[in-house]
Amino acid sequence: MKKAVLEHDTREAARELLGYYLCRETEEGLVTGRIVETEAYLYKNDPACHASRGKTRRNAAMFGPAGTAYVYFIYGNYYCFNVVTGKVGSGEAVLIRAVEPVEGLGLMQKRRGAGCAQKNLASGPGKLCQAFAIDKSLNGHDLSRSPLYLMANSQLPGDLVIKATPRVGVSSGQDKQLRFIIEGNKFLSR
DNA sequence: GTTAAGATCTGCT
DNA sequence: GCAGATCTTAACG
Repeated sequence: MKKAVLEHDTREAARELLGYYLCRETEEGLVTGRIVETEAYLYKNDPACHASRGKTRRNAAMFGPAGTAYVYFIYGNYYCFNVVTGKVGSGEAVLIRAVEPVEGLGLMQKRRGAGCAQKNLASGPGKLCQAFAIDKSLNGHDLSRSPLYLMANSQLPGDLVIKATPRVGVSSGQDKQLRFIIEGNKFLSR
């Protein structure tokens, strides 16, 4: 994980993280996935960002050092997983919205429900957290270490097309192109 | 102490 | 395609 990229610019980081592997170790085994969809949340001029109204108990992890996890609970049922970016205290992060399942498909299926189609295992923020068993105990975790870490992928295909679109599910700041996807990938949330 | 809203998903039509 | 579930968090009194 190149920490310098994460610290430098949140938008750059969101694009850089596409294609990275997300790895999760538990007693049950290892699951990994390739990141195919991200969203940037900025501190400045971004009302959709949790940190836009200052530091609170929930978003404290967002103000930590780049490369740590920010996990929060939403809609009574689901977790969302972010990678903190920017310098300490900047309050920016990248939301991981979807991954392409790579290893541990059986374990993901067990967590998401037997018979769950592969393309539905982690194609959304809430689904991803279920498949990877991510909960608030990982809030603030250092993502360069076990049991949850990021890994650069040196074998990306050369014809990869990265596209920016408006963000999904936010009620404000929709004019901004801060969602990044691997175009044409089958495992996007939409 | 009380209330309204939310970076979503699933099931049913 | 659309409405409901569900509960934590934060703002307000």
